Amino acid sequence: MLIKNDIDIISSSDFAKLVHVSPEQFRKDLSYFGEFGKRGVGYETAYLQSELEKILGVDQQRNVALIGAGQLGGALLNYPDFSQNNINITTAFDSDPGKIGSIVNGIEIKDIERLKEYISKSNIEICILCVPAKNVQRVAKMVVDAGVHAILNFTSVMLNVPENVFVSNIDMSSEIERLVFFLNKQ
Amino acid sequence: MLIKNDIDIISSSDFAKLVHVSPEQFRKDLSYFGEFGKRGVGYETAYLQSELEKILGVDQQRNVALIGAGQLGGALLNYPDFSQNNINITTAFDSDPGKIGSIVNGIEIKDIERLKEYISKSNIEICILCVPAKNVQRVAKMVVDAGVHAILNFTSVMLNVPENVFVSNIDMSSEIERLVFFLNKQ
DNA sequence: TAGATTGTTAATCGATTAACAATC
DNA sequence: TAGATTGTTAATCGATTAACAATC
Repeated sequence: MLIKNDIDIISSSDFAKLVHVSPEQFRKDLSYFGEFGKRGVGYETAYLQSELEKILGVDQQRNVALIGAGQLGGALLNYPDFSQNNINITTAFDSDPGKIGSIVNGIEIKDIERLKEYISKSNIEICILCVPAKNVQRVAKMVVDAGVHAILNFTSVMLNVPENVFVSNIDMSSEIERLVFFLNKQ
Repeated sequence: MLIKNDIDIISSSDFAKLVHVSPEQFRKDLSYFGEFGKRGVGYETAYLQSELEKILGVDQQRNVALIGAGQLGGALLNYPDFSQNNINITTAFDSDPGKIGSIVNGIEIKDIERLKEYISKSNIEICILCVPAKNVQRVAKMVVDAGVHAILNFTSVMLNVPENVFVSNIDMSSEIERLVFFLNKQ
């Protein structure tokens, strides 16, 4: 965003304000990975961006599979933010025979029973789980068995996976309930 | 889930295992709100649920407005998890004249310019922002001006709002990038 | 050189965990 | 009564912040 607005240099203090953290936090976090600023000057935005991309490993395209091609899953297949961030949903799976074979947002829905086969041949590292809560643990196991080590879980169920498998949870209902709690407290 | 499985009593230790926290954490968190267990016995699941619902304030239906009826927004209008959790999306807004007036998942899309009018007459407390990042700060201001104090923000932009307005952020791309980072580190 | 701002050490703060008395 | 488990105090741990020397 800064680069787009032709801001070449920014201080930790100005940057921190934009992302709602303290300047110390911003500098300390960076310090775990190296030195990216110039004392007395600030941070060169283009350089900082490219270094951060390297740290995160988001400088290369990543192939992702979607499991569960319901309404939410279908929307994610076409989510512009993903494509803008080197996130490429290349395959989608479902267990519903009515969905298998159909095309959603340009992607053919495949049979989840053939997960392992597709995962191994298509260099997929990450799976997004948009399946009903009651199926998610079973699906997580299938995904792990297929050799995937990173899962984005959209259910409120905490997954049991081996400890070398990373899970990010997005629980949209909980986020709303968090807001309800704060509204209520006031 | 426990109630559905006819588990009437559960210890902090068993409960904690299910939600992937320590038993001490579970007990300490509850202790901020009161005493909900029986020493030597454990927690009665039905009682615990009803008490937790009271604490969170999720025991009553909440009206929510969706702003931005794109693909993701459209999917949220029909998200079963919301309806199962007393979360009721009653109105949806967009600024696109092509969308205004159309029906998405049974809900008529209204003109965002008429936000204030609808919010005030329909007891809406929470807004979900599914608009493009470049518009989100402006939309957040409109929402706040309409008297809403709770926002669920689906963009990666940190919103500037008065401090009596609560914001929850869901940044799906960041969650994937988090996974990429951990994969990369290994 | 003077002013600004980083990177980092040390101090503080808050959150998690250990331990145990209370009690079912 | 003995065993189990809570609720809570005290100890520990880790994260945030303050402060400042290094340096642009």
